[in-house]
Amino acid sequence: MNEAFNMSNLTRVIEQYINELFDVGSEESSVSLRRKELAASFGCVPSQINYVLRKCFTPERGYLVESQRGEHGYIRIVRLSYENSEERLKHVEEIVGDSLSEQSRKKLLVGLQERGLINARERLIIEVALRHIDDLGRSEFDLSSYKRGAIQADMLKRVLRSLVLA
Amino acid sequence: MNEAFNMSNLTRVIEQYINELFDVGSEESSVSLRRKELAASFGCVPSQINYVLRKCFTPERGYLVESQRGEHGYIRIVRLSYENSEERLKHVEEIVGDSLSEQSRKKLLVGLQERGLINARERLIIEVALRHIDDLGRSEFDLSSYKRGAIQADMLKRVLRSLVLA
DNA sequence: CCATTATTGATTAATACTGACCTACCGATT
DNA sequence: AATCGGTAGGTCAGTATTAATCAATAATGG
Repeated sequence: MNEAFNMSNLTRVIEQYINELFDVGSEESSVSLRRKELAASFGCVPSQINYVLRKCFTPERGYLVESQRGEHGYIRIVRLSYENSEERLKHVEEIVGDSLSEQSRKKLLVGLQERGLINARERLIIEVALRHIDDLGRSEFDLSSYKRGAIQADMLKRVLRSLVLA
Repeated sequence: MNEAFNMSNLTRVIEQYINELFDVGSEESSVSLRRKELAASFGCVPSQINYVLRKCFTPERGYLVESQRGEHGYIRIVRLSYENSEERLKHVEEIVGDSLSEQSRKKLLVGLQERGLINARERLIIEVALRHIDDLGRSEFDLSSYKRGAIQADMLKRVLRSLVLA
């Protein structure tokens, strides 16, 4: 596919434009926009910007979005991680697998911490979240052990993908 | 960092001015002001000060406001500190409440970060985890919006408790 | 041809102020 | 002591400005 000629996709154009606003090289950076102005400069309606944000700048991709309405309103996008390389991502997915047992969960998190991918506090957060899902799945929805593990695996993958894995 | 373009916001300017009045070092401190004088020095109407107080110096953010009318009137802003982490935890759990909407979730996490209880990365992890629970509850278990919010509130409280006590 | 994705426009909601009017407190005068 | 005027802060509703949401439609890709 030749990307260059396919410029009729507004969403991608806007996404790319925003991406270019970020500092290259800096770990954590943010950009601020005015929705109305941005929309005007692309000749589209303002809600198009929301669509782009919802689709492209999600926490799952390592972005946080804050906004303010009214006078001096703005939209701020914080980038916490770069897009991860496919290989790296695949690696993580392989490691996590389809379903986490209580044992493998612990081992995995310890391993992630040892490799410096997460720190102790982050591991704590993740562990508490996973355990909460597990508890809930058992006590409230009567899910099988495998199913609960699968849900946890999904969540863990989603969290890890959102973090910097490099 | 693209912080640049929006600093003509009166509310923020006043907020920042007041913040600078607090002692940097001391745990619990307070400042006193005259509404009229402050308003005059910023060239706005006095009720603007009330607006700033109502919006920025809330109990949610860890402040109490006292005042006195009449001659020798004043406004005093107290910045709360907590004896122990249990107290702080209780305060935060009250704020989280029983059920989170998408909006309140966002606001809450921003607030927690502002108050230094979590950092941006931790916020990202938590947001992804909460979103995952929300998605799952909707697409797989067909839960009501309130129920999904309640589950998220529970999880958030659990995570926060683990952080505070860590 | 169908399902998903993209785009639009109308409606709703939040925010930042302003200004008019209200309430509380003080202290002096009666 | 009761009253009254002056000096603060409080409240509320209105206005302007911005972003968010949502439902409908169009376009795209498989």
